[in-house]
Amino acid sequence: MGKAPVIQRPRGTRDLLPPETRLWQAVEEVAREVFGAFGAEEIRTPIFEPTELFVRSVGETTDIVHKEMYTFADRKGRSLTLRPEGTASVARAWIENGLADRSQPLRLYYIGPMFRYERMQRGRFRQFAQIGLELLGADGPLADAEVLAALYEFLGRLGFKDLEVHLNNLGDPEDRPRYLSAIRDTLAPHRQELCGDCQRRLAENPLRVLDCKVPRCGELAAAVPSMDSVASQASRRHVGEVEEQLARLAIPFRRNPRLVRGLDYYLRTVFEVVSPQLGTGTVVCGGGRYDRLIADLGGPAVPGIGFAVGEDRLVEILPEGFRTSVLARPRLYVIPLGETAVRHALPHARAWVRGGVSLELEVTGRSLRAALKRAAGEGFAAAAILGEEELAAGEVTVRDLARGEQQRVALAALPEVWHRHWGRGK
RNA sequence: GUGGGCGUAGCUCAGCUGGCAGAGCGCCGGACUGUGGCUCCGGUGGUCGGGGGUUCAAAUCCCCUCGCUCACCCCA
Repeated sequence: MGKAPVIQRPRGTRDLLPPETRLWQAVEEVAREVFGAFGAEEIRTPIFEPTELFVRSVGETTDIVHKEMYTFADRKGRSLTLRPEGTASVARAWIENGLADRSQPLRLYYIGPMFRYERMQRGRFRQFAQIGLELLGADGPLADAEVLAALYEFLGRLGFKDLEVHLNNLGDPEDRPRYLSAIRDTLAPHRQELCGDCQRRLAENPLRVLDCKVPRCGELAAAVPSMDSVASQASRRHVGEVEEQLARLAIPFRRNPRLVRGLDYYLRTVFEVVSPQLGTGTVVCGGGRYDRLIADLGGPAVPGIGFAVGEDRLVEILPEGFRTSVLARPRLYVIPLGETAVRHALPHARAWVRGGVSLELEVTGRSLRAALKRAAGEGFAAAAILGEEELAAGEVTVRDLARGEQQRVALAALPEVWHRHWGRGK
């Protein structure tokens, strides 16, 4: 290290390095495929928005807006904020671009970084990526079920088996005051027994008492009537039908009456996906219905439902099968020996690449011994040895690095041989 | 925002009753002029997170600071 101090990345951010980036690419590829097959198309919105957007959509009293936003003034003094989540931007874009005038409904997905100023922790970062799916313009339970089916399909394609889907009915906005007072009425007599935070929450945001992790608070909260029992008939029927649809699809889920989400715009159906591998309360995916959001932002009354998957967390708990299928993708190491071979190696290599071979060319001029050592160490499936001898015969030696067997094949036949031995599905 | 743990080589760490900065792994090369994974040998690599103090002498003791990490909180 010299005199100059080493510049470090900002806290809560990270450098994703190969080969892990391959996992990210693969996960995103599956998302595009699955969501695309559900009729969704990608939307890309700005990474920063007017601060006002998040204050009005996510909610002024939420922790996100309260203390977790990256807010700054631009050169003209306008208050901007790095997006802490994606749905608000989708709603804004919907209004701004007049998407209500397109044929309804519209299914949109997005993939990209979000920002929240929080203390770092396992699976929690200040810059993190979300993969989100939204279905706008349909208010029935079938839409909810379809979105959940897309989510389930996505997670299934990644090989997940032990994830739990939790679901709840948050009722309609009109039910909210009635429910909040029910919580207060039930818990007020036991105020002293609640933890400090919950005593505060009881006054400011009673819903949050319900998912407190302090054991005693949980016991007391158990006495609170479920939201569902106070909720409107319509919302109960709605969520009930969603559950029926899920059951019909054999999608396992659990009704969790204490599931509350941290964003104010949700109503009726809300859900989370949690993994036993992550700490309690660390969700892999969260979502719900937000029929009033767009209207509240000054747009038309367009209902919507969607979810966001935490990509960082997803990659962290990626099933072994999917992980290895991505990381073990076979590659060929091309080793030219001698001046003539070095001169002719590149054209051959390019031709093989055009033939669909995934390869890397030895460009440092190491000895054959050293080159093979590297190829084996880096997990290459095979080595193509291109020496004077082979070249003179119009051939190349293909060595299977796992078996230790090799054969000479015609230069032009290499792609065909490659695909036969190491093609997909082998 | 609250509370704990930890900073020594690219990685995992040892060294901590102050006394020349080490090991294993990795990486590069050689033994083996065109055949890897084993073995052996060699090489590469650190102002011990940074600053200050005590001392003849500090990775080690003291103070400050920066960073990482885990839990709470909250969420993806």
